[in-house]
Amino acid sequence: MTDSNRPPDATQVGRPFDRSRDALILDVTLDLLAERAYDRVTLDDVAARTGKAKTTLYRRWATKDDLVLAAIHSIGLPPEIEQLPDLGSLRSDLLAVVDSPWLGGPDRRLALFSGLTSAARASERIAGAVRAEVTEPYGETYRRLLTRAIDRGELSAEMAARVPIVADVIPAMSTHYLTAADRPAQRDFFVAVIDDVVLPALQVGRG
Amino acid sequence: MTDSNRPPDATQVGRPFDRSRDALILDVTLDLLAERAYDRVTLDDVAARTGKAKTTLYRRWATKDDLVLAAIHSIGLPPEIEQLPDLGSLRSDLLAVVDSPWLGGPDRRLALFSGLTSAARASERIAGAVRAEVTEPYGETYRRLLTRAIDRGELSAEMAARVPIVADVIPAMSTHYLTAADRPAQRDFFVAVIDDVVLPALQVGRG
DNA sequence: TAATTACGCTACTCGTTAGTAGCGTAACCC
DNA sequence: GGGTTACGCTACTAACGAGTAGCGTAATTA
Repeated sequence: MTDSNRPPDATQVGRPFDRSRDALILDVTLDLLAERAYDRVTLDDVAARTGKAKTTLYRRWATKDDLVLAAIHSIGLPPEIEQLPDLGSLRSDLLAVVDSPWLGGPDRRLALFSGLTSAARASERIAGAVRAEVTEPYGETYRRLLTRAIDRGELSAEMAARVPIVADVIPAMSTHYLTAADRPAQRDFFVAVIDDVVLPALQVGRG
Repeated sequence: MTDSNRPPDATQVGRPFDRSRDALILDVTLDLLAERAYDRVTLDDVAARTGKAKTTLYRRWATKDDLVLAAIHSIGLPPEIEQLPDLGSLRSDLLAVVDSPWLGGPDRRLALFSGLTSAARASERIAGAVRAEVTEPYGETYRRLLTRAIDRGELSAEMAARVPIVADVIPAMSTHYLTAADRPAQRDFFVAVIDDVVLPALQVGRG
């Protein structure tokens, strides 16, 4: 199970298991993963920053991997995947996703992706969870925006074949920038990716 | 210094310091970094796989970081940056770089990039070396190919402004694929990136 | 041969981190 | 109140990994 150790007991007696603490712990775990690589995030760190005892963490999750898996699971889908922004043009829709506050906005989102990537290298279970619960849904958001632009005639139907690969350009360039430069990408970088790569790649033969 | 501890002594006496061992050790270090994240590569691993004693490693490099820095330094420039392939079209030139045997060919090159990225998160010195000696020169190779295509009239001169960002698409998509999928990218993926993203992005208004 | 230095080996120190044990106290049910 | 369970705390174990010490041996120069 990705989730907690101890399912809430129906015939409760004694001090109740305080589930409301979980959210704070998982948030702090993600914060730390946004700051440092997986191997440099210790459970002592998590305990210190949450103000909880390390034993309290282990009462909820059996291992560090389980804690991180639960944290990943707590992320949830990007809001845009449920309610795709419709601002009238593909360009503004893409920018809306770029500017989305999902996972704390562009900067923290990127830093977190980086931390999750390092976690993925440490465990096959985590790698699977990151792909299924973060990378995939985020890519899906872009794919849907592109497909919808075709549906409403903003793009030629011939571009449908390119959608899967072009949709990955923004996430790919974001993380690449993190490696290639020594600072998080600014907004004008994303604007350039959209205006100089994504949109042109979908408009050949139109002008 | 990025390089070895002990400079070869001019007034040599006694058993000579065998510099020829360095290359093997650095190669094995890169091999291991292509397999696992930085924190999971131990000097005991390096010693075991090289067949050398751990003390022999420490006689050459003072710390693990120094060893990895030397390994990075040993990589050298991609051959294409010195002698850019000229196969008549931008498309074939790009594919030549994709297929280049630099760093052991596409698969190992990608795996190594991934390991170097993890190493970069562990130390600011390593991060700088990776950027300066690997990421930057590799990006530069693509930038030159694109610029040359403009120079020879294959692309419109108006595309010059896009060169820096479009040149990063191939490296970015490569590493992204490594995260998004659970296997290294196949050649047809790179072909698709070139045909569906890079070239179209540089040909708007031409058709 | 003697002197000198590199190498490989075994065994260590020391710091760090995952995970655990035990206890006093807090919060809940009856 | 009494019973029961969660929490926080301190302290621990066990493993692992960077880096070191010491010794016997190999390779070289004089």
